[in-house]
Amino acid sequence: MKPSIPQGTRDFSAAVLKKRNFIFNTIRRVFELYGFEQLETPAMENIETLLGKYGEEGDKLIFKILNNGLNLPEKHDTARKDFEAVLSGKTSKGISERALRYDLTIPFARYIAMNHGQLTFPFKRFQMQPVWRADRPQRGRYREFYQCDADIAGSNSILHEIELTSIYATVFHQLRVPVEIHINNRKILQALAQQCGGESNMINITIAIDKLDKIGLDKVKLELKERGLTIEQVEIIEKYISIKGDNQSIIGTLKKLFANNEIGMEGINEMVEILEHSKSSKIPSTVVVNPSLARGLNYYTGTIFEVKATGVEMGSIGGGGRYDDLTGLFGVKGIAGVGISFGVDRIYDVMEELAVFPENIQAGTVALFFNTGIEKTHLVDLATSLREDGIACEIFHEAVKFDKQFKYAEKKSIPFIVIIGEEELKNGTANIKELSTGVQKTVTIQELKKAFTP
RNA sequence: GAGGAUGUAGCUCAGCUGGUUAGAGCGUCUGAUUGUGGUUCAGAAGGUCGUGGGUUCGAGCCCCAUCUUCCUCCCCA
Repeated sequence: MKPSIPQGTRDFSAAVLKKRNFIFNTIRRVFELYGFEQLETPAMENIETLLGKYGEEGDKLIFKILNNGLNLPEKHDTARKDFEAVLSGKTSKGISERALRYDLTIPFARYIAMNHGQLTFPFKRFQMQPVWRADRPQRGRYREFYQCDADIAGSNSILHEIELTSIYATVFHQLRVPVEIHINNRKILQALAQQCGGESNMINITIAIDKLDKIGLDKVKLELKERGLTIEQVEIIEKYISIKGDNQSIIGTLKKLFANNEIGMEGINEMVEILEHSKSSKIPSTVVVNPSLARGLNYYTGTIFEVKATGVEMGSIGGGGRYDDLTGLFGVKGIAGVGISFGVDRIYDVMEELAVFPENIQAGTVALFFNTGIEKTHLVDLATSLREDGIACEIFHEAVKFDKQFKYAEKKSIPFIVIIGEEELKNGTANIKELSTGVQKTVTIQELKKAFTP
């Protein structure tokens, strides 16, 4: 058998992990600075927790786990019946009662719904775990990938939107990735739907206009017509998504369009507040008001976010928004939430393309002790003593010619090598050579540590 | 889920209308060089041509199926 891994999954080598961890650590540090606490949930959820939460297409993309024990003779009859249901496109608990998590927001909502009695609100949690989607893999699209989410549950305050915007700005500033943070507000889209035949058209409208950037105005109009909107309604939407200009002029136009619509004005005012704070913030950021931003997930009810890297062809590298009643799906009413998500795998690809990973994160072993054939104890003791001071070092495993030992150090990008032979042992000295410069110096064993602690 | 491209040595790729024993560069290993690497030189190892069928006297090349990776649609991080 030829070893392989499932389509759309990857192994991560040490070099890749160092860079990935740099991203994870940056995000984690910022989350913690804003008071978020970490949560982990199981890779699998009960299937009914996930089904029906991600729109019409979403259910198809959920990885289902086959139940165990279907082969038991006493279960054959029900298993056959259940499988018939699967063949006709339904899901059946008799065949599958668990599935891999599709995102981190729904498991979070499930957690809140289960534990709301014990939690202190507003509850701020962050979560960094893999999610799985049965999508067709492409560049920047995997079947297993990590999300890093920060959400606040149990508060309607716009303060959270302001802080989440600032988290996005801080993280991408620290990662040196230039981004645009696109914002919009579902309340404005709701108002738009009210003017176009009622809120029952909301989903049709959001799905279509969300594609504006990708397929262009004409195709969006076509799709709207196909989704059953009248020509008059499509005209209203065209007017809406054609709004152009800087943030201020867009806001101005929106205010005129929805002057008589209470919910619309509410959404606009929320956006204005977020914009004002980001403008006055010390953290540099580019926040863009984008009326055609809609996001496919239909549980959003207020502010919506999407982050795009500038200068790189890549889908969104982050997204999120406010949902007034997420836990309502799990029978707990009245808990509002708002959150954002970072797509680590895409951020990685973007950073690789922009070559913005810092040099020093590659650092591993600092010093390699050459094996000159002297009694091992001397080297083991020395290495232990260096490690006590936090200096990563290795001892070459066999006394072979230096050529090999040098090449090992080079391959692993170890900056220093230490040579202690019989002669040095007698004198209590060590030769330290810096490989990048070729400079070699002799120090006493006692001074060895200092050479690696600048 | 629909459509399209791709796969040859560890890596990047050649390989003619189907014709003897499948090539190069880089890397690896050995030696020049048994305590001083990166350069140079000499030599060697390394391939069920993604996998499984088929057509043919003969297949890396043609046909079918399947898997991988990539692209478009859909959707998204």
